[in-house]
Order: sequence, then structure tokens, then C-alpha cells
Amino acid sequence: MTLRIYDTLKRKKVPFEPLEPGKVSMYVCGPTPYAPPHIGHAYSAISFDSVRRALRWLGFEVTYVRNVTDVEDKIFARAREAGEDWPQLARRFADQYDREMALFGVERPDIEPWVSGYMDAIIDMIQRLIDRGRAYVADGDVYYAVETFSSYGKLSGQSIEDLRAGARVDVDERKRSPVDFALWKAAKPGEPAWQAPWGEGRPGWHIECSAMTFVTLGERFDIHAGGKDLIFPHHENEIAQSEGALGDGSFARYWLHNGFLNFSGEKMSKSLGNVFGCAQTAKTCGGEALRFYLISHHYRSPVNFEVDERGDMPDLHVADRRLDYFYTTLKRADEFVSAAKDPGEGPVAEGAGDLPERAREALSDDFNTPAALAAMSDAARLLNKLIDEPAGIAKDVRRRSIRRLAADIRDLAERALGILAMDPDEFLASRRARLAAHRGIDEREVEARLAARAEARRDKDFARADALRDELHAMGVEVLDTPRGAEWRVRED
RNA sequence: GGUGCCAUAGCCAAGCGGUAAGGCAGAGGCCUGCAAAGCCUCCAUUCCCCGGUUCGAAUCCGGGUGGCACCUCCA
Repeated sequence: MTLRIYDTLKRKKVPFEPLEPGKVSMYVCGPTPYAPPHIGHAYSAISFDSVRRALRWLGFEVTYVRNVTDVEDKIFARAREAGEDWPQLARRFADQYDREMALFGVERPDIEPWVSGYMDAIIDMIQRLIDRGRAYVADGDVYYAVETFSSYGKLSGQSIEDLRAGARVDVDERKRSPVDFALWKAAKPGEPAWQAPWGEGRPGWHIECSAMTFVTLGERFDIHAGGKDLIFPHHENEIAQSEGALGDGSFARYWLHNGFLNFSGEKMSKSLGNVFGCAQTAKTCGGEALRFYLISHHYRSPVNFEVDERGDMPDLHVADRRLDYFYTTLKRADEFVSAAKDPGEGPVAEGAGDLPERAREALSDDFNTPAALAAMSDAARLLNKLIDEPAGIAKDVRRRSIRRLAADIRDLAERALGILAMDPDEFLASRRARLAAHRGIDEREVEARLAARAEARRDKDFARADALRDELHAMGVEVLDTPRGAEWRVRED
């Protein structure tokens, strides 16, 4: 089955043919570490982490490059305010980014270029553009002469004429055309600066990605990805730079862009007070729940979170509950498998072997994680059913099917989707503790009442047992009677 | 103004021209001392509206309407 992906440049799904069979080179625009990450950053990180995992699961060997833009005005400004060295500040926030993305199961890139370490490559590329007549020096700045690049606008669908018409009035006079953009900015007093043939300064916003893809992945590579907002101007300008310097047909072969997050229908912004930090969200809702919620949408779609009066996001709690279901299912399967005799190889129940193929179809269709999750839901339901109902099926077939389903769910979830990787007991315990703390439930009190109830039930004093259960219910505790005794969970409502 | 994206049940959400996945909520049932959990059944003749192409359209084309985003170094 061939992989099809939606290419922003062609505006349609196209068959994916990597440069080298079986291998994928991929570059993702990474963070500018000047502040703690919010969950918008997480959406992008999770989306492309899922693409990476899906590619690997589908059998590709992936080289995943994600840059860190540590040379940037906002970093310099923050550092000045804080009285901190800018490299240190960038390091600090980049570390925080990695730590918090890990809460969502986002893996580290294979290669992580930092702009400050690629100045020579950046300067080389600018020089090459100047030599080829594509860029010009003006007062120590260097600008890209956009009009020399005839296909400018092909990614964002805009024409140079449109852009010129829409340009602001306060155009910099040093530019030959209002649509030209800076490759290099001359140093201002007190700002970090690097030495270049045309004077001291620092790179413009877009050139670093062109230079770093060239060094890390070469003249051509397979996939370039980033948030939708980067299509213009960032990625448009990258194309102009790379193709301008290296020739037509160089640079990225497929463009992937992911949607944005909204909160109760509104864009995230500081003034609306709806910027949600990653650490806080992971603490209240569980990091895995955020990932699960996000990958239950297609990566290109915008995602809306309903936010209630308390600033809480019910959608994430629903997702967390769904994870509880999957982990509970796996736990039941584990218990069943470890108690049962090894059934060996052989046939499985109808439908019990379908998951890998269904998931492969889903992920091969532009990384359709929602469809893969739908297949996983079907598998989990069948798994629970087989555990519950021993009748009407041969013992070995049943055992094999349960073992198989649990293994297939785990393989898909952990490797391709980045979820369900924890030990079920560990997940369930930490979730319960989180919810209990949130609702102010005293676990020792719960245990005491459960013990009293167990005694009452032994004595067949059901009135007393039910009264205790009602008390627990009022505390927010749900009692589950199992063959091994009573267990408890925190109620959802 | 220019450009791009989107509109599927009460809600969330897939759907590459072939007769509407999955989840939440809801109803009934199995199981249970009673529950919970789990499982079973039901829950869109229909995909914003109007035309068109086609044997056949949620899917393609044209025109509306309604959202969103980018053109301001915001993921």
C-alpha cells in the first residue's frame, strides 16, 4: 500500500515517493526558546512526532531534524530584561521545551541544529545568493531580491503583484522592492552580532532554516513541516532562498502544515487570558490525554477546546477517561494472558487479527490518526468481549485472540501513536491520585470505608454495604466489585 | 482588498465518485445481592443552501451563505 500525503504546495494528496526507497528525511521548524511552551507548541510537536512515528511504523527509516532558533530578537530582548546571557536563556527555555514535550510523548529529534552553531553555513548561503544576483547589500543589511525569483508565491498561492499591493506604506527605503525581505541585518549597538563579509550583524528570520536543512539533510530532502502560520512568509521565503541558492528542484519535496488551536472558538492570545502552559495542562488533565485528544483530530484540522468558567477543559477529561478505558482493557488482557496456558500459534477469532491492516490503511492515508484510533477502539471492544465471554469459542482460539489483540493494540499505540506506553497499573494509579487530589478525596478514608463495606458484605448486611457505598459515592468515589475484592475509582462527573 | 482552509447526528470526529468509521451523551438489555466496570442492541435515507457533471456525488465543477487563518518575526 502506498503512502499518500497532503502536500501544501500541490494542494492535494499525492503518492509519497522518498528520495531513497525506505528512507525519509524530514525537517520540522522547531521552537524559538524565549518563554515557556504553551499547548499550541505542543500541537505542532505532537502532530509531527506522530507523523514521524507513523512513518517508522509503516517501515521507513526516518531522519528527523528539528531546529532551535536561538538567534532571535525576542530572545535578546528577554535576556536584556532578565539580565541573563542570551545563550543561557535560550538553553534554559529549550531544556524546558524538551522536558515538557516529553510529557506528551514527543521524542527528541535525531538532529537538532541551533542557529548559533550554523553561522558559517548561513553566511555562505547569503554570499551565494549575492553572487548569483539574487540578493543585494544595502547599508550593511542584505536583502533578497524577490523579483528575481519567478516562482515566488507558489507555496502560499500569492503573486508578487498581490503582495506589493498589500505591502505596508512604511516600506524600508533601502529595499529595492517592498516585497524584498532581509537575509542579514546590520548590528545595532549592544546586540549580539557576527562577522560577515558585508559587515557585522545577524541573520534574518528565514535564512537559518535554508542553511540548516542544507547542512543537515543536503540539497534535497523529503518532508518539510511546520505550523500553518509559517506558510507565509517563512516557508515561502525559505523556498526562494534555497532554490535561489541551489537551483530549481532543490529543497523540500513535500510540505506538511498543521492546523491551529482555538479555545471556545477564539484564538489563543495573552489578552484573552487563554494561553495554556504545557506543564499546567499535563498536571491537571494528564499529558497523555492532551496527546490523545489532539491525535483524535487530523493533524491538518484546526482543533477547538471548550473552556469552562473555571478555565478547565472538559474535552481533555473525556480523553483522559478514554485512556483509562484502554489501559484498563490492557490490564485485563495482561491478567488473562499471564493466568492462561500458552495457546501457541494458530487461528484467531474473526476480526481479532484485523487491527494492523486497518491501522496501516489509516496511517497510509495522510497519517489519519483518527481512523487508526477508530480501528483501535474496535479492537479493544472485541478484546473486552473475548475476556468477558468464554462461551462459544475454543479455548486456545480465545487465548490466542486475546494475546494477539493486546499485542497489536500496544504495538500501534506505543510505536505509531505515542500513547499507552505506560504500565497500566502505573497509569491507573497516577490518574486516580491526580483526580483524587483534585477533588480532595482522602484515600485512607476511602480504604477504611471499603474495608467496612467488605465486612458488611461478608455478613450479607447489604443495607449497611449500600449505605457505605452511597457515602463513598457522595465523596466522589465509585466502587467496583471484582472477583479480587472491591476496587475504586474517582467518579467522572 | 489579496490568498488559503473549513462547513458531516445533541456534542467531538473520519470519510482517495460507488451508496455515512469511531468516540461522548442518550434509550433498552446481559452480567450483578444491588451497583459500577465490561459487553450486546438502538441512535444521520443523509452530509450548510442552490444549480451542474455523472449510471451513481458528503466526495468533482459553478454560484451563494456562514466560520477560521495568513498577508504584522503568533505554533
